Amino acid sequence: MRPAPTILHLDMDAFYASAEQAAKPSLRGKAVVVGGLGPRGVVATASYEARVLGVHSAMPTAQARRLAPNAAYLVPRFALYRSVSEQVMELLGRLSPLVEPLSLDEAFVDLEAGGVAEDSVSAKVTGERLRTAIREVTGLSGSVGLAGSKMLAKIASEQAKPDGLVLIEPGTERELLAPMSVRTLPGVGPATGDHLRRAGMTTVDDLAEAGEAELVRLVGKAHGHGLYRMALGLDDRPVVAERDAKSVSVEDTFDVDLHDRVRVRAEVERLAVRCVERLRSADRSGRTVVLKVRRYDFSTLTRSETLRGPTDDPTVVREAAARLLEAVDTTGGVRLLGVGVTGLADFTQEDLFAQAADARELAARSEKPEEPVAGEGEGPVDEEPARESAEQLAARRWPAGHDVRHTAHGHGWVQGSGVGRVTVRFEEPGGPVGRVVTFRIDDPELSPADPLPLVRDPVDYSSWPASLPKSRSGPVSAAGGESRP
DNA sequence: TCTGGGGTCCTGTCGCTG
DNA sequence: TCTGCAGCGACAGGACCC
Repeated sequence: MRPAPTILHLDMDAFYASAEQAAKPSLRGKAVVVGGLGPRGVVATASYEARVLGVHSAMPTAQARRLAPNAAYLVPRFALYRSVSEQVMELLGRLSPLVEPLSLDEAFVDLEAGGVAEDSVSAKVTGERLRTAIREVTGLSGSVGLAGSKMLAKIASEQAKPDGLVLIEPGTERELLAPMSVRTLPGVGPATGDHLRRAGMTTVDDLAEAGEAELVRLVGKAHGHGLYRMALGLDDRPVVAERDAKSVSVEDTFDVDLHDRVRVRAEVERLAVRCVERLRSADRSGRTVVLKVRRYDFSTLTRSETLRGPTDDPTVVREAAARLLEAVDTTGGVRLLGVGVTGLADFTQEDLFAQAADARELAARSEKPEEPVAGEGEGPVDEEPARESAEQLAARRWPAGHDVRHTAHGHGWVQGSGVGRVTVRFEEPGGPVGRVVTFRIDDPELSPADPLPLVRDPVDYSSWPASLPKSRSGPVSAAGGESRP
């Protein structure tokens, strides 16, 4: 066990929804739901105002609409979230060379490697300064957990939410964990949780009492061993800065189940080409092609084929995926298709004929729109792709929540679209609530725009933390326990 | 009620090989 | 030559995470 709480876990609060609220002044303090808006969409993130109404991540959007009919429903804008995430990761990188991003909104930082935490007091000062820096640079809040291990730092940040900091003093771990639910531990999801509950174990203390042999018997060797150690508060996994991806995959859920075998085959080929595009943009190649099929009844199966060597050839991947599909019964309907490549290797030069053929292949085959669209009828093409309603056309052209610019009214965002009209609210991050104007969807003065920065005039953090920037907020105090504004 | 998309890791089974 | 066995890679499925 580490002598000082030198692992920091940062978790941005309701990240996507908060970014949208910061970008759109009229949504501040309102219920905001970001996710898939089609008939089979699910919630990616709900603002805290929406959570009060019972909306949460992974909930079907249709259910969220019943719970929160007046919330703003927006499709995710990953370009915006990625740019904010880069700002946050840049700040973390200033604290330590060892930063392990887990997703766009979460990361571990090894403060010891950065020499910014000798003890609990200095760790807490660093954590609070980081929170201030994040708020000033991005306009968003993040919660910080500090502890001697990754597991405990993550549990601490969960307790700190929203907009707080919690430090778990080394030596207090077991006592703190004992009464907690087994579901608190990373790796214990619904299935394992149920399994343990049936065996009479509901708290972390129950796991510690049961002993390693019993846990291994119940959930298997690797999981049982890990679970027992975690129940004792032991976790020596290091913070790992660089992680190579091990697989690349793309998948689509269809608004309406596919029944036509020809159509299924065409979709598989299209996904294979998209997958190779992603593979190539990462300068990788792969050896095993995986086909994923989710049927009408939600049963999911995978079929894979390992090639003689790694490839990034779209023809090879497409043909392998097509072969795999031949072995799958799709009568009854297909809800989702996916194509992936694993067994990744660094890009290897293949023969020039193949390269030239590939270029033609990619150009010819990948013509599907990438951006999700808002409103009804959204999502991957359904059974009749040729017939697109005016609603669908409007939604695809003007996705809900996306930025636009009007030659006379300036910058705004799409509030909704349909029946040949698009409604735009003209406002900017940090500004006052804007007014709403409706246009024809083909208004020549209206065009899509890039997101604006969430903070117009950010404090300069280029020499942080060596010297503190001229901050808009007051000095940071190291005193006290958990802080929660 | 009706369940996304992108991943990682683990386990059990099966066939091949030495 | 036959048999048993261990080790290993491929494959399929499941659980989990954000």
